[in-house]
Parts: sequence; structure tokens; C-alpha cells
Amino acid sequence: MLKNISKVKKEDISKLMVSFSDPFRLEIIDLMMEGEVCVCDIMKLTKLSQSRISYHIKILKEAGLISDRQEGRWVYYSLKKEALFLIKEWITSLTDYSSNKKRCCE
Amino acid sequence: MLKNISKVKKEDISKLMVSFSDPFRLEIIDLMMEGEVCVCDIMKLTKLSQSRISYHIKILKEAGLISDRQEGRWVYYSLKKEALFLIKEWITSLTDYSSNKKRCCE
DNA sequence: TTGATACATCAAAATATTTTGATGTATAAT
DNA sequence: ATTATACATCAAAATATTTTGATGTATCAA
Repeated sequence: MLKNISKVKKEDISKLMVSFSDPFRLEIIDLMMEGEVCVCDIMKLTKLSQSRISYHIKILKEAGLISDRQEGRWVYYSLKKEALFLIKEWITSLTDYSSNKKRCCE
Repeated sequence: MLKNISKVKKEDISKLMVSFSDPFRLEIIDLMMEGEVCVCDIMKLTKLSQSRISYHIKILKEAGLISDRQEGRWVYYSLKKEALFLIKEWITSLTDYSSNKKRCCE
């Protein structure tokens, strides 16, 4: 018991998971699946206020889920593949490991 | 834009992700990777109080991440494979989809 | 250099989550 | 029947997150 299977740190995972735990952040992430977006894009495509978007963006950024690139007045945000793969790896280790376990009632 | 790639519902994902967003719940999930555990197991293996564990267990259960099985006075909890695969599928669709996207700066 | 745009940041308020300690319920052992 | 154990639930308090509206900073265009 108490064995930590994946190499990925629990705090990192938890922070990344917080990113996905809010429906508005999921919306923003959804938009980023299509490629880079700026805050003004998100404003147009959702009905969220500018500061509200900036707040959520900050959370995503601090979790390491997105990267930014400034171009003049605009800042373009996009999903970081490394982060996505990290989560995928973690989930995979979770599914793989727990499917090896014998359960009494299956 | 605004296209939802995976068939998985956003509310379902968000609820599942909330499960992973708390470090104590991650600890509990970690224990469940080894198989079924009861609240008393979790009490022994962590330093969380009984009602606190029950509270987190409830969140995991309502998210659909765990199932329970009563045996006398004990209730055994374990991870639901379907839920894990759902998340895995979602993350996969996220990584797959966004890796198809051309980005200006890569 | 003035004004507009794009975004960040801030403090306060609103809201939601988590923790605590107490109490309740079911099972089981004496 | 009484008592102990395993867990759920509850209400209140503690804490954390989110939203809002205001203000700040940098870039650009006129």
C-alpha cells in the first residue's frame, strides 16, 4: 500500500487536474484545442469578462498546461503538449496498474 | 471553434477532474490503486479523520470514480475502470486532436 | 503625445469547498 | 439487551476559489 506508481509528482498532477476542474476553464481549453487563442478570441467566443478570463488563464499557466506567445498587443495561448502527455501518462499508469489488481467481485 | 471533440460530456469530465484536484483525494485514490479499501484502512494509512474521509469518498462516488461494496460493518471502495477509461479517452482525444494542429511557433 | 486596444493585476465581495466535532444508523459481538 | 465498531450525515466554522469592477502597463495608431 501507499505505493506511488507513476513517476509524476502528486502535486503536479493535482495542479493540472485543478485546471480541468472548472467548467469555464474546460471551455477555454476546448477553444485551445483548435490552436492558439488570445484573450479577445475567448471573449468573443464565450461570454466571460476579460478579467475573469485572465484569472482562469493564469491558473492554467501556473499549472503548466498552457504556454503564451506575445505578438504586439496580443498574447496567444496554446496547450502544452508535454503537459497533456504527462496527464495521459499518469492516467495510463492508473488504469494499467489497477487493471492488474484482482478484485473479489468481478 | 467551439467544437467539442470527445463524445464525453464536459460536466462528467469536470466532475471527474474535481476528484483529482484535491491532494487528499489523490492520496485516497493512490491507496485504491492497490485494490479495495475501507474507510478504516484509509484512516490507518493516512492521518485523516473519519468524517473527513467520508466526505472525500462521497465526492469520488458522486463523480462516478469509485464503487462500493458492503461486507458486514465494512464498506469497501474501489476505482471504477469505466471511469478511468473515460478520462483516458478524453485526454487522448485532447492530445491527439491538438497534435494535429499546426502552430506558428513550433 | 494622445487616445485606443489588449491584457494583467488588485482588492473586495460573492460563492464554494473543506474541516471539525457531534450525532445517527446499521451491523455484529458479548 | 447492551455495547462496540464502521461508517454516514449534519451544521457550523474555517478556508479557498471565483467573480467583479477598478486601475495599471505595454503596444500601437493617429
